[in-house]
Amino acid sequence: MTQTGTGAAAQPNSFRTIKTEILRRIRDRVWQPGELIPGEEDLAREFGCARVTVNRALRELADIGIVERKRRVGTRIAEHPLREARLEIPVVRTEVEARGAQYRFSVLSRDEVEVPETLRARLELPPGAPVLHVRCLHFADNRPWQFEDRWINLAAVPDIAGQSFETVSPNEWLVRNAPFSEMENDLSAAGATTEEAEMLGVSRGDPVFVIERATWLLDQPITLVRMVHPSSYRMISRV
Amino acid sequence: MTQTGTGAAAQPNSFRTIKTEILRRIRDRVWQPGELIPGEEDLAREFGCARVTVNRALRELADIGIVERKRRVGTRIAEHPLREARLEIPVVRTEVEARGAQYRFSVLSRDEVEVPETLRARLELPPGAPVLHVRCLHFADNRPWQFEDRWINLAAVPDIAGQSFETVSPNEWLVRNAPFSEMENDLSAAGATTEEAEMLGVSRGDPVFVIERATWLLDQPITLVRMVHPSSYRMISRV
DNA sequence: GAGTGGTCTAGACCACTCT
DNA sequence: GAGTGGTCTAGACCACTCA
Repeated sequence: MTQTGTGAAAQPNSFRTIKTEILRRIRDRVWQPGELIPGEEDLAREFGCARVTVNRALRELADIGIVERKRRVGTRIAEHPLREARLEIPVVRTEVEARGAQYRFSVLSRDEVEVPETLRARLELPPGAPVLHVRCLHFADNRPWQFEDRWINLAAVPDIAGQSFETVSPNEWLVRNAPFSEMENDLSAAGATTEEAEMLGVSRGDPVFVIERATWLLDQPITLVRMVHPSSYRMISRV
Repeated sequence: MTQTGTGAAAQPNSFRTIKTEILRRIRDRVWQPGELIPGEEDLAREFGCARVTVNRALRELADIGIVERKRRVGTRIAEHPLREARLEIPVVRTEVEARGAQYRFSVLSRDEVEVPETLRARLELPPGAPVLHVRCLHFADNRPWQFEDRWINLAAVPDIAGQSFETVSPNEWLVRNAPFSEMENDLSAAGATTEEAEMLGVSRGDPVFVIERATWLLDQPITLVRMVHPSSYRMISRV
């Protein structure tokens, strides 16, 4: 009946309060992994709130893998909780500047070509589709930070054809002008190839951190990029 | 007035439909990055649905970084869209088996000790807190897959003290019995140390993929683990 | 068939922030 | 002060799944 009125802070009975309380019960072993917890209706009654509020709390906990929900069955504490981490994907420049270093980049090559077959298959592009191939080197305080080898689907991002990349890197231009909704990342450690070693100023075979990323907007491929970092690089995520 | 009745499928006017339509408008440049889009009220009128429904669609888009929302200002298409990737965190055994390989592991060492200072600071544990230190080697088809060096907060997970880890690895035991809500991951490439090289059957200095992970349940530290993989390892995420 | 989560509607108050 | 998003309530129908 009365208005609860939640804002940023967690008032009594907000979905945030309920989330925290559920986590508390899990931590204190009130509810064990695998256990079925009361239904939304019951919890709503217990917390004195609407069912939708409980629903949101439980949905968000399900989103991060803490609980599992099934219709007709109910909600149970996950036996294999939290299956995912979130990694931030910053613009290279921002990433460098955030570490207090000076950023600059240089474009090593730039070619408009028809899509090579391996790339075509990887991104599900039509045969002969025009793509832009760009290779860049990014620096932090004049030390090589990342070697970038990128392919861009010109059908999806026609405006990029007119870009000189003198002041704005392809990475940053894309991030600003070509939103995407789907992304695949493949992270690995590898030994530097001869070219990578030369670019990054390390020895051939030295460990490098490799990120290969493909992006789409709905089902339209945008770009595929391989980014290679020296082994001092750290990718950090907090969930 | 009428009931829309959405289920798994996206009926007209479900929050899913609205999400997709908004993505379509972004893809088709109806709305450009940086642009302010109509308010929830207007969109609700346009789509013929309740404001809450538009709110959920926009909230989920904001969650993945496609739009940015501010009170009093409105919702705009993000200029730096999608800042995060989600990485799945599987149980080692599952991960190995998913690749069609046979899994086994061996416990290299196991000690209950007082928390060392560096670890104490990292996890914000009280001085002298009891921790369990376990080192394991995980195999895929009898080839070394991962070298694991783990510290466990016994105050948070007392039951683990009685575990022999003969059949269930510490990793899997924790995943089954110790839910967590917060996690930090630090991914990097490194040269194998002498010990790591020996364990993984590679040469010293060879590239290895390193995951360092710390977990908490609410604010209680659970475990800190360093997992080292040979360079053939791939960490893949799809968003 | 019946119970549980999934989602929608309609209306409301609040919090933040810009002017 | 005013406008926009943030969230809550109350009630409802639907979809899925188990028995």
